[in-house]
Amino acid sequence: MQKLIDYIEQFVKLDRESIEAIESLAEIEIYKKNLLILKPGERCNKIWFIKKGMVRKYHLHDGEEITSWIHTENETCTSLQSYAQNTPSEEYLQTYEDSELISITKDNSEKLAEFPKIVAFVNAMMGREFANIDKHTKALNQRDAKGRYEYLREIAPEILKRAKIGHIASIIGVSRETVSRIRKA
Amino acid sequence: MQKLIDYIEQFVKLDRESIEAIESLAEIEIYKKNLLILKPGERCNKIWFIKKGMVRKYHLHDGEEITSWIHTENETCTSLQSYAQNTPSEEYLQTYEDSELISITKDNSEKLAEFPKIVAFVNAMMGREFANIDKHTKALNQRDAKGRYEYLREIAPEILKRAKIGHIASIIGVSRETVSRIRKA
DNA sequence: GTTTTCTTTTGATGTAGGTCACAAAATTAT
DNA sequence: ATAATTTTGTGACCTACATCAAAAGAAAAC
Repeated sequence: MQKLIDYIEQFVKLDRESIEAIESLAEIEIYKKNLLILKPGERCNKIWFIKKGMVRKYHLHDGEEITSWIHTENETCTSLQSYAQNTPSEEYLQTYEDSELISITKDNSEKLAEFPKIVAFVNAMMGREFANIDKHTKALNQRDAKGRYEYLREIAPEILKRAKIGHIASIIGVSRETVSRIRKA
Repeated sequence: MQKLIDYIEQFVKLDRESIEAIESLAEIEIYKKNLLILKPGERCNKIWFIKKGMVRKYHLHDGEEITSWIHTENETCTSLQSYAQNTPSEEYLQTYEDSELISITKDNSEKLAEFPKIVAFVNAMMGREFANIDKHTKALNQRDAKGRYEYLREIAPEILKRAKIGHIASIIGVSRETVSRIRKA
């Protein structure tokens, strides 16, 4: 649980009460790899913090899997669209390796809302997520295949090290073969 | 101001006090076309609601203007990254036609935070913005030039009617010439 | 209303990267 | 270990779209 506290403290310094509240309401979840922790149609009512492992986010388009991101240790993940809007998810969340996650349900995070520090954290985290999506979108659109690959190396080297080439290709929107050729060069 | 109230009431029903609070803190801004209302380096401390006109959002890449979106009547606009993270903006906001905007500064929106209805609105609006960005990104990445153009027609027909072809091309990430050819066909 | 400037159209040409097909390599299962 | 399966690499080919250039059209300025 300490890792989650450390993560939150990147955003705001927590007081004793806030830490205790988080510890009592967060839950630990252990999963084997390739397990679907969220499916389309389900409402996503949790935010997960990844203590160990990776979680892949993907959706289907014309029967084909499109990987939008792979989250690694010390990051949070959720289906933003489903969580923020309270609508059925359109995407899958799947463990990519054997993983240990810490989850906080939306109900519990509403209970935590009486702690101002925690509200400040959630806002800051959401703000950062927001800004990141915006940044990535722009960055990827402006680059060619090589440039996209290199951008991914800059901002998420872990993905390049640990993900399959096909998933990497999907994230940056090029074909598997092209990523293979970029690597060779 | 009524249009802003109507807009907010899409998200939450407002009580009398909330309406009065909004009316006393929101400001009306009148601009001629092509005026820069936000420049890179400035901190964006406002959310604008567009009562009349259009606002183009763009940034520079290798000296070239990349248009990321054009907002039309009855929409809000802001530099999300700058506003949410309180960092200097990396983008320009420019009126695209003579416009009437209603602005609420961040300071004032914090004053409005004592009204729970208004907090609920801000959260809902941010959630929707978030979900939209996410949706657009995915939608555009999966389509070819024609498909992207048609997607834009579905979700923002006003842009196709009123924006210059070069800006439309930039939004969907294809060349001006290609959009011209798509239109001809 | 004419000139100047900005925007769009159209044609010709080049190329980045997609698709297909199969071989090599690496994982996983038995 | 060996076999079965999944993943990655490589070559050949092709097409969607970028880029360049120049004309036509529209809007703004005088």
